[in-house]
Amino acid sequence: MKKIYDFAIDLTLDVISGKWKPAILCHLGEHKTLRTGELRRMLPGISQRVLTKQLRELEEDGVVSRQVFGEVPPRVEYSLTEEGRSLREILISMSDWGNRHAQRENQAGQEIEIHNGSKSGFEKM
Amino acid sequence: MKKIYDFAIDLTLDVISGKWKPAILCHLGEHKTLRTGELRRMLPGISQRVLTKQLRELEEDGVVSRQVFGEVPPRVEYSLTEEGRSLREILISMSDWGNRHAQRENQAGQEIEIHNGSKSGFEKM
DNA sequence: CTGAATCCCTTAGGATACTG
DNA sequence: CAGTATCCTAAGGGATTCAG
Repeated sequence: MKKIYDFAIDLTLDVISGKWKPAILCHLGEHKTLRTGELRRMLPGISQRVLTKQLRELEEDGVVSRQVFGEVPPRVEYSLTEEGRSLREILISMSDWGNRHAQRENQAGQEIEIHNGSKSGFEKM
Repeated sequence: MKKIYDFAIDLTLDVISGKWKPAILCHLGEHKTLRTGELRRMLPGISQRVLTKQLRELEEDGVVSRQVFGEVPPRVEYSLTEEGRSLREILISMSDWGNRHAQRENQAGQEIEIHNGSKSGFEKM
């Protein structure tokens, strides 16, 4: 089915929006390649179902690639595609903006807390 | 209530995610200031209710400011705050990435169409 | 170990009508 | 003109169980 957007921004947002997608992209950016279980352990609270769903969507959008090894027990590895790596700058600036914004809002009385599992993402690429 | 994020990216995403928010930010970026009705006409299909909701959230997040003129009939003007203007770079790179991504995906057989109501947003800032 | 199948619930967004 | 109040639905996530 044809997807239509009024703004290119909406397309980008579509790709990276998802409760765990930014985290997944950051982790994959830092570790090059990760198995399903490793990823799951890095995302406390995520369920198996949701994890695979988020990964499928990222794969569908061409930013993550999935490699299946025909072994027993099963072994599946995920990594960023070139397309996925090209998101780096955007994720970094979003991370920076978020940190600055949190500071300002907190000074203005808001209560925002950021754990920063990855300050700007992709450190070790 | 205290908001907690694992990644600063999620906070930024929280601020700009919303069906009409990117469009609103772009339009406000280009026109400096817009009345409710002008904005509504620039967003074909949006309902009054949703428009005010999106605007309230953007205001709540400190990226948009709302100015009420005590006139009859009512007159309300919206504009970006300094905080909102600081989103410019991010929105532009997201727009660029989206356009490039659409091209590549279309060459790969996908069907993505972008009208580009604003190619990179904020042209006239 | 990885993932599919169910079932459920919350919420963003839409349609519509009404008010100052 | 700008905004609120209701009502409704579609979809993203979550919990749990089963399967190769």
